[in-house]
Amino acid sequence: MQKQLLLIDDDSKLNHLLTDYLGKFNFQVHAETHPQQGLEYLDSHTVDLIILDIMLPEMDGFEACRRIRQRYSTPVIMLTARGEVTDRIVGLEIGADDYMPKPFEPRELVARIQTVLRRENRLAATDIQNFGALQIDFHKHSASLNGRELDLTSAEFELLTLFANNASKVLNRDQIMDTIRGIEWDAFNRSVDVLVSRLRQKIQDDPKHPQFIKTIWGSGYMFIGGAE
Amino acid sequence: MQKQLLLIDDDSKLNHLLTDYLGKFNFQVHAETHPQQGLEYLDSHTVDLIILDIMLPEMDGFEACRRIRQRYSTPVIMLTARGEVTDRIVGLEIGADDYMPKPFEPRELVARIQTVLRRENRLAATDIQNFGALQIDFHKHSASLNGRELDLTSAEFELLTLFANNASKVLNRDQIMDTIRGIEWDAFNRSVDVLVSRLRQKIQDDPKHPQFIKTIWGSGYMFIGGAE
DNA sequence: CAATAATGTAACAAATTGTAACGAAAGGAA
DNA sequence: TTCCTTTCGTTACAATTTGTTACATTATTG
Repeated sequence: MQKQLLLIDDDSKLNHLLTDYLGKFNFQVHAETHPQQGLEYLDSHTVDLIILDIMLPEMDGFEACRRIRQRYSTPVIMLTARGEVTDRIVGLEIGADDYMPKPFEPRELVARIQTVLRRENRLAATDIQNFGALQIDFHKHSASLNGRELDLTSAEFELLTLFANNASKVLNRDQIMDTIRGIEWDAFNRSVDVLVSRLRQKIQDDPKHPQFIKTIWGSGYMFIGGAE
Repeated sequence: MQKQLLLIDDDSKLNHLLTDYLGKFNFQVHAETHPQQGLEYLDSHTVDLIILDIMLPEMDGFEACRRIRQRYSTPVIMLTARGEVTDRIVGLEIGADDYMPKPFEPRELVARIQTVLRRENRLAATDIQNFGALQIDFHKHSASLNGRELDLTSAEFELLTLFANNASKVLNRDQIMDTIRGIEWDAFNRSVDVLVSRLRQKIQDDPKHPQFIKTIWGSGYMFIGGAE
């Protein structure tokens, strides 16, 4: 299957060249010149690997990498100017999976992409969790019920992720709002309830006899799916 | 919610890098270079997972792991420069949950952390107690009578939990009110009595001939179900 | 035994949650 | 652009949960 790459670099000429070149190696490349647009693209597309230039306008590459990591585990290869980095430990410093000093031979970039994807393939197997009939694939950002893929919106998937990572813990509306939207919650706001209601319908969870999401009256919600 | 990690490694440069890197994956890392300080940190903080280097000054990693295990069930991932199979066996025998040979790809450490945390989540998912015909599943926040699931409200389940955790002890209305609602109780407030009454009806407990909840006249209530 | 205090619980009131329906905002396609 | 679709917040009202009250019942005291 063709791998989907997201290239974020402000040099649009280079973007074109790389898109063409990588296409010859059977990579499907989507290029953005602004990191913000790259982040938005991630919200609505499946991406297997991100190539990110450190020298970017608006937001620098480190910041972009951090924001990607907040929500996605997609691997990142950083492009850097030579001399900024010396040893391999740089991967730790920038939070990337690999780095590529500029200028580089395009063939070498291909080799690194393949290496990272191979590694990712190995790790991806651990990125799936089962809760009874419900399966969550964190890597693909998708979930399925009884093997049938669910059509969750990004907010619903984020909520499900939050729940799955905090099974058997009561989450109050403040915490949910803060994680999903990054904003404060006030007592009159019912959007969390509505979001939970929508997710429940999709995962076929009856609030009166919940298999997955239990309402804790006066406190919040709790995910009770025992992982298998 | 952010997971709390404790990193114990004498290489403070690596600690710093790893703290940053793991932070990008939404882990909150506290690093210590001395195992003794790590142990002290555990005494006063909630930690979800410990990353422990085998090559440590003062106390070696095995010894540190043993001491952690004496007092905590927090999962441990061991780091080591030695890659021998014997190390792996000893590490796991001593109670470590996983093992990471140095040098490692930081990404792989993240994957193992996630795997161990999920496994931990799973293990915690079985916390069931039986009291005669009454079975309480604390993690699912549900209870059943003769195998039939009870439709308890949040407050009723909390009350039942309080009782089950204090079997054969008299609980006065003050204590119950404080645990369930976190507020003071005054002598005219009958909500505890009403709550007990409602719970009794659901678990089919006749106040005149109680199997589960006995009224201690003038004092409070007492749960009398002998756990099996 | 009566008198009193404490408990049991039905019935109602208040608070909280569930969700359908509407509409604004954003994105995609023509 | 304009139109259509999707997503998500807001609102309104129904349903559920919990608190309060009233009165019946039970236990204790003398």
